[in-house]
Amino acid sequence: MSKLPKKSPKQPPAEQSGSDVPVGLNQIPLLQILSAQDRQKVLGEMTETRYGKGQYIFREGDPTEYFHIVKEGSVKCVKSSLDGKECTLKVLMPGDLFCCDASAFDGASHPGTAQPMGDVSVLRMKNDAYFKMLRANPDAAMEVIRYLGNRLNEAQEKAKVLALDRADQRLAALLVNLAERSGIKEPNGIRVSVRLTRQDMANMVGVTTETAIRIMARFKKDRLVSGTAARLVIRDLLKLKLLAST
Amino acid sequence: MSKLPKKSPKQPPAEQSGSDVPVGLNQIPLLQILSAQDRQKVLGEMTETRYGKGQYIFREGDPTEYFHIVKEGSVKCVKSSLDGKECTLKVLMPGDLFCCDASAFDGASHPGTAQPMGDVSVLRMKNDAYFKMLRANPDAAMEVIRYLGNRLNEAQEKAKVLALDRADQRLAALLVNLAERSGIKEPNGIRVSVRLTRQDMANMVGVTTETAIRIMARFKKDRLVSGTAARLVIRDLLKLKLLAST
DNA sequence: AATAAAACATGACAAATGTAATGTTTCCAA
DNA sequence: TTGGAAACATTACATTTGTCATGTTTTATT
Repeated sequence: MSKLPKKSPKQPPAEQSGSDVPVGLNQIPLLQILSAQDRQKVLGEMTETRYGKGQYIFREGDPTEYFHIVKEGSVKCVKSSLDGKECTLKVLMPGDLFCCDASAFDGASHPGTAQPMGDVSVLRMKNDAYFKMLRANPDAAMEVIRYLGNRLNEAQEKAKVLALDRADQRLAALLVNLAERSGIKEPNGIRVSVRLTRQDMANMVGVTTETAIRIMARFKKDRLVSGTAARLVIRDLLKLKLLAST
Repeated sequence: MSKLPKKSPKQPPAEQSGSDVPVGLNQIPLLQILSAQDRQKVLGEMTETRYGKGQYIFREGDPTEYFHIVKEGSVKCVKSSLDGKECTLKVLMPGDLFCCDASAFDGASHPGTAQPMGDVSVLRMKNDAYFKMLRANPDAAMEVIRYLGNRLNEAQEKAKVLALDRADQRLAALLVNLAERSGIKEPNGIRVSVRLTRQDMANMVGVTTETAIRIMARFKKDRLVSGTAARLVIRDLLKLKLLAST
């Protein structure tokens, strides 16, 4: 969910820092791999930050100083073209790493913007501490290699879909993906737990908002989906899958 | 060049295996990083193979057993959709690594096809030897992380371009890229040293062959390029750059 | 509850790109 | 050198998607 557990209007200081293990950290494979001792050390070097609507974690072009991990909530990676059009490359979920990549080397700058979708909590760590940790832990380095490899395959698959498929197929593929990655079973379908407007979807599949709206209207008519934004439900995953690959 | 140095019709056994260092190996960053000793060991575990027109290095869906490095020539990475359309994701050049990624883990299969563009020479090494090498050499592991990170950024940039730009802009961007990555200065422009048909270009930017032909015809009329396939020349890099980002 | 802002929706029209059919040129191998 | 394949080319037309304009509904905020 993009909403964190209810709490009084002003947020209390971030949880953690008690003597017991902070909630949520066991969803982070990279940390699980480390020995208890190394993990403690790494956690000591990491800072937790919360972000809300309208904020940025970093922006395209900013210098890259930190390595990041999503702890709670969802984060979107966005790139924009000179004429203001935007495209969302990836929705990061808890456990996802970002800036674990080349943009973190030799004083480069961020190739895209990272912004929270709803309230999120992010762990971060200085680049040099991160590299030091990787050099000292072959297992962690291998995990990062595997993770980056997966991201690369994913990105290439995305490029393929953008290059070869029609707008409705791309949108169907997106919905299938969301259902599988963040879906919650409900009596009448699978609810997507990330708040996603038609505009968001449009940015994710490279079409205009109007086109996304029209296609979603068709999907709704055909009883493949229902609801909007905060309450989007996938009603016929199979048919969507079929459509995505037709 | 995609043509290797002239030789008699039947190819003689691959060069190397003399006592002196094989030609071309100093173009491979990953090997340069290793100590002379480790490099020798790694080279001992690698096999050199040559491929020619019409062959495949591996195909989409094949099990991944080897890690690869391009030594000479160019290799293209291709994915295809169910209905036979193809898209070329990346042209690998000497020094480029492939299957250094997630597809190499836990008995996965290749997410795409690798095929030679003209004659190429490829080094390869069993996956487990590769992983062992990475674990033993933090510098090599860091180099692979940096390399994968670059590939990831590149792939995301490609997705962005596919999502937001028009066909002519994408084609212009491709030509600029080729000129910069494999261009050879000539009196009247920059010759692209990889043989590239209109069909190849179409596959790289996600359009039909006819569209690629039409756009290239326009570019030719406007004196931005000249020639075809084996003799493609970029005549006005600046204007192409401008077009790509307009 | 009132109000403003964001999201959703729809229609008319324009532009970009694909499809199909067909012909010419270039390249390569017998 | 020559015949056949691949590459290049062009036309007419169909389809997809974008653009613009406008209006309604939903959501969030005071």
